[in-house]
Amino acid sequence: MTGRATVYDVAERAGVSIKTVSRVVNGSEEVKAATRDRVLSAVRELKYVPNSHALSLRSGKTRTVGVVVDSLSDPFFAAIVAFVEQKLAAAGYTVLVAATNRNGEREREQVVALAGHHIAGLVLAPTNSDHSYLADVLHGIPLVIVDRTCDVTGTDVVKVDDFGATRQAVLDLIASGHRRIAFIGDSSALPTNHDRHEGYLSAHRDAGVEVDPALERWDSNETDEAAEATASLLTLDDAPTAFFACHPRGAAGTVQALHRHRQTHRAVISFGEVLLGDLLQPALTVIDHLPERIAEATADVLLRRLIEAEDGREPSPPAETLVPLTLIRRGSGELTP
Amino acid sequence: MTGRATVYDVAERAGVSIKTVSRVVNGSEEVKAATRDRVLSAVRELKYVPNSHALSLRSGKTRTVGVVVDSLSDPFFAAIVAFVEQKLAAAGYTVLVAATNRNGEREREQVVALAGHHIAGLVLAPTNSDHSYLADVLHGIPLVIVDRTCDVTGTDVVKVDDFGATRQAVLDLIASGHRRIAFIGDSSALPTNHDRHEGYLSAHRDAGVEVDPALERWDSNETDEAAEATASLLTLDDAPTAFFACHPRGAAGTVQALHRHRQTHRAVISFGEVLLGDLLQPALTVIDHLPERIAEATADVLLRRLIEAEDGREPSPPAETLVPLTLIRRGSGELTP
DNA sequence: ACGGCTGTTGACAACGCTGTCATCCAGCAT
DNA sequence: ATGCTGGATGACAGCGTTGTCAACAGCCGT
Repeated sequence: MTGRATVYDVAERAGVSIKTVSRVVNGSEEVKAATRDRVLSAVRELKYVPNSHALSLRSGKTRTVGVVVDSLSDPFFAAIVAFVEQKLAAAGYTVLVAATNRNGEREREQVVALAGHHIAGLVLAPTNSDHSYLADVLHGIPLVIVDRTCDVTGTDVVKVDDFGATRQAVLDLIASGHRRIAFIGDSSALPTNHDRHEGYLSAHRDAGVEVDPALERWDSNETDEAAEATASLLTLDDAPTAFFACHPRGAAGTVQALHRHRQTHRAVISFGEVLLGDLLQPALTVIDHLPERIAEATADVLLRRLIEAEDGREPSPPAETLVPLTLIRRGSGELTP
Repeated sequence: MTGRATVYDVAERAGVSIKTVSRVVNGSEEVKAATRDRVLSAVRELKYVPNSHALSLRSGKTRTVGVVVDSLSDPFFAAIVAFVEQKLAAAGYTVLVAATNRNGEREREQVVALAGHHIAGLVLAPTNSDHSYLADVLHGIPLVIVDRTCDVTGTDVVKVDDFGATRQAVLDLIASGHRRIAFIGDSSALPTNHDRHEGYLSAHRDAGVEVDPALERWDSNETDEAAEATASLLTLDDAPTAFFACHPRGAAGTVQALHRHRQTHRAVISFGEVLLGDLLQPALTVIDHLPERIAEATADVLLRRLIEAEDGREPSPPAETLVPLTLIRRGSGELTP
């Protein structure tokens, strides 16, 4: 039953050679109209679809790109994948997805697997591990690093200004009078988190406010962990009057804890939009992470590379695209101590 | 630069024939240890990775499955894809994703494209269109229909009890004393929405409450549309005292509108979890849509089929898996008129 | 009538891989 | 020494496609 039609079947049916079938299927002009019609009928009757593996094997090319991110469950990355898929599908590409779960070893496995598929390009949200394997595996396949920097050089990067956006948000909090600002961080050593933390420190430094390391929590990957961290911070003698959450899951946990402990007068700013955050009381102030914009820029960069490669053109020098972020002030970030 | 090593390169390097390389790579026992070592060194030195297209072409099989859903931006489907990817990657499969945007034509295009990739299996959240093309295109590839039923028979289906869960939720509202319950629906004619609406009607019928068609809104695909629909319902002389939202985006819109118009005393139940919904005031009562469970069941069913196919076994009869849902009562659904 | 063109078609190889079958050699029994 | 067995290895075809090159017919001009 699994017998799909091949060029041979079509050729036999139409009474021509396989080469003529190939010509018709590929829209070559040098076929007589009558012949073309016979072939096209045969194609339709047999529901012939070219075998992409044979195509890829022969040409060494694929219309497939890989997208490797932390997790599809993360709304940020889900949005990235959604938009990249949309743009690339429109250009005739199919998208292979893989999740790293932030595990460097797993990232390597997934990328190697994709490389075996001879993908035409790769979008990677890198883990914080050694990426020297990439050069060996990719053999010049266009690579776009998204959302983060890593130890890969000479490749396109699309990211946001983690440092600047965080710095601005924390400066806002300080301007509102806060002096004890908690940092709800992420246990991983990802550069994004590092940059956000640097922004947090820089804001303090520039404003002449001392940082209390006791207010920095690096164990809040998930919502419940952030809630616990927040709850424990609330028990301090001089508890923080404001919370900066490194990512939306953390913010959700912090908000949860503040609500549970009836401490919603304390300020909160989230890095990344939280669904329904505008309906909370107070409404949540967020740095809009703009996954659509990042994805759009990523898809654009990748498509440019793919077209360059297709045309056999010399690749233009790699570029770093920085998507600017804005603070959406909705209330929770403007509370005073 | 794009020259990846082939069996020939490895064979030459190791001073053996390509067949021996093949044997070593595939872990065949009948190779002398010394030869194997030489080949393995060559493999390592040349960073040889088998060409999956050649493999697929030769064997007619692939370790790739397709997942086609409405949109990756939808948290429900993102979660489905995330879990399916996780389970299938663990079994050595790679996942091709594609979004239909609820467009039947687009679904067909995407599925045909995936079929051209000779995927080993397909997970499909079908649009509300004609699916007769599937048989022609799939040629017996295992197909798992997820979340919805459609005009395909004789295939595995994994879905939830849309009718029963909705009926129960609406019965709850009626038990709380509500007689005017709005239905915030989805413009599409998807069977899920149909079933939910049937549940809504059935609850009314069984409780002897008359349905007012003026309270049914079918134009609320997105959050802002649901917010508008809700706002307009609030202007009615006898405005609904409760709202049943067919999907989380709708619920978010309804909640938004109720908050804006300071009408949060009106009851709301959402079909599908809303992030942070438990922090709203009142906290949102939801029917938990359980994407993880659905995805788990889907992956299990598909893997069973894939293993059956791999072993050349006779396929067992197709099964329908029904994931039971529960109502999470958190406040907004228990408000009285 | 002949060479040369053009327009249409086909034979064949090759892409990278593995299954089939053949080959070769050592070791052993006769 | 002879034949036989079995272990290790290799030659080759073919999966479905398209690029290369060749073939062939019909038509033109001379």
